[in-house]
Amino acid sequence: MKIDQNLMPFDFVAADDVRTAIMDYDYIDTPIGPLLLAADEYGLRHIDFPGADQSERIQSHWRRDRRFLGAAIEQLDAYFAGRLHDFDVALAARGTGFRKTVWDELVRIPYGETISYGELARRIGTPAASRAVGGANGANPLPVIVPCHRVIGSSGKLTGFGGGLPIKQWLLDHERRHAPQPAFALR
Amino acid sequence: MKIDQNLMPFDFVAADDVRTAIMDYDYIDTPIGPLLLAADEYGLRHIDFPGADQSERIQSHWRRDRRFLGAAIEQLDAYFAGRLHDFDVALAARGTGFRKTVWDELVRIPYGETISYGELARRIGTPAASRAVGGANGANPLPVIVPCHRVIGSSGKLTGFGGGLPIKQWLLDHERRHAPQPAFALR
DNA sequence: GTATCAACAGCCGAAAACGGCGAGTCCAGA
DNA sequence: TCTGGACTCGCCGTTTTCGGCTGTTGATAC
Repeated sequence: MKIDQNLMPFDFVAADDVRTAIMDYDYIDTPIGPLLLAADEYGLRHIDFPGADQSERIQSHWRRDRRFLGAAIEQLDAYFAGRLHDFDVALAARGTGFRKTVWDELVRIPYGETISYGELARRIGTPAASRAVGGANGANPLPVIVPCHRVIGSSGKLTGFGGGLPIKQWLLDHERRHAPQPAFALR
Repeated sequence: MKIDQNLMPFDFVAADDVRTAIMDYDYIDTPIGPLLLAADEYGLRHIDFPGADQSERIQSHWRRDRRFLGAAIEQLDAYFAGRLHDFDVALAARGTGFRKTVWDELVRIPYGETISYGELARRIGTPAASRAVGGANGANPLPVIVPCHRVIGSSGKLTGFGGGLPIKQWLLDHERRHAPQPAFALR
């Protein structure tokens, strides 16, 4: 699974002004509450927690349809059932170069494992940018599938999550429960 | 009775974030008031004075059960009845290396005897660390069983105790009353 | 427009503050 | 003379605080 680097040109257009030909969106129910998914022909664009984020980011020209959402919905269902560990969906996240580098590194963290913000900063070659990594994580438009929840403080404390810390905790517990081999190495 | 050194790895996890599979807790009544005990499969983790410490440290995932507490409760009852002098319970106290060294030395002080903070510092090989020993005593998670109450100021004055000085005085009086041979050597 | 600034889902090292001490001093009361 | 209380200072492990390093965004001031 790789973030499509061809989307770079989109970076030079303010997010609210982007007009793709067609954008599908719909809601799905999950154990952590409803999720709002949005995708176009290039791939998945948004995953939101409608409950937490009071401002519905649905734009007027989007259409409520699942044509571009099939694979994502199927795999998310399997993920929440504990059957699927690695997603294989076209991702079309919009963001700056640095953020894409961070998100690209996020999807390399194996299911059920966690690393620190500083460790991720080191992996992408900017060891002092742990704080910027936190910012990039906060801007992750595709939570759950791009697993920003697998990044925690170096002290082991969960330090933040768009959908709220309880959901981050739930996801980590869920992955620990269904991990191929229990990650007892840390305990 | 030895403090389990294998627990060292736990030191690198913030105490509040540690999640063991199962933690039992329950209260017992004693002449010095109720005690809160907590233990898991590794041994005793906490003994608290719920009255003095207004913040109940019970965590949500603990269960009120006595499965892991049997030996501790039995022996504490015998101790407070004056019948038991030496505990034989699995201890699983979490702390830094220095603190564990101190606690390990505490359990070597015989029933009914007292030493000074400086003397304990000398016994563990850091003669100038009497003050740090006081700190380690204050952080003792297993009072009564790990007998921090047997350490007093070099002047003979009781200088501090988590549950309050009157309880420290009570424990020392109690032990003097039931000591095998009255420790008149000190008087 | 452009510049500047603050605010963030962090981390690391250094420095300071903080105790369940103890030895030494000084001084008032027996 | 002795004893005990109040004070100072140095000691040590632990905890807290603080500054600086990042990329990005949104607010603010010209």
